[in-house]
Amino acid sequence: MGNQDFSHQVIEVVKLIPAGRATSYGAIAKYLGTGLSSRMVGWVLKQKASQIAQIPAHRVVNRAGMLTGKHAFPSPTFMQECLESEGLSIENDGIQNWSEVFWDPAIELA
DNA sequence: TGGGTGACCATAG
DNA sequence: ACTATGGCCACCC
Repeated sequence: MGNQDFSHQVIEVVKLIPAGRATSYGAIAKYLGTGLSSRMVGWVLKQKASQIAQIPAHRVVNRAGMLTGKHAFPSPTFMQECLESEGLSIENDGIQNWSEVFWDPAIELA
C-alpha cells in the first residue's frame, strides 16, 4: 500500500510547477528519490490526472520536452492548448525553448 | 506464477 | 545521428 505514498508525493510536486514552466517525469522521480522510477511518475499521472483535473498534469512532459502524454487528456490537443495559454510555444508536440522552460524541482524547489 | 505493457531514461554499438 | 537494450516497478491479465 505504499503506492498511495508516492502517488501523493508526485501530485504534490506537480501542483508546485509554476504556470509557464514545465518539468519531466525523470526530474520528479529524481527529486522524490525513493526508488521511484520515471515510469511510475507517468503511471501515476495517467491514473490520477485523468480522474482529478485539479492538478496541472499538462506541465509534465518527457526529458526532451515532448508532449508524450497528450493522449491521456480529454482531447489530443488539450495538453498543448493549456501550455500555449500559459505562454509556451509548442511545435510538432515539442516545447520550444525547452532548456529555459524546464523547471527542475531538485533545483528550483531545493 | 509469470509475462506483457507503459505519459521514461541512460547507455552502448 | 539512430536504433537496441536493460532497468525501473506497479498493474493487468
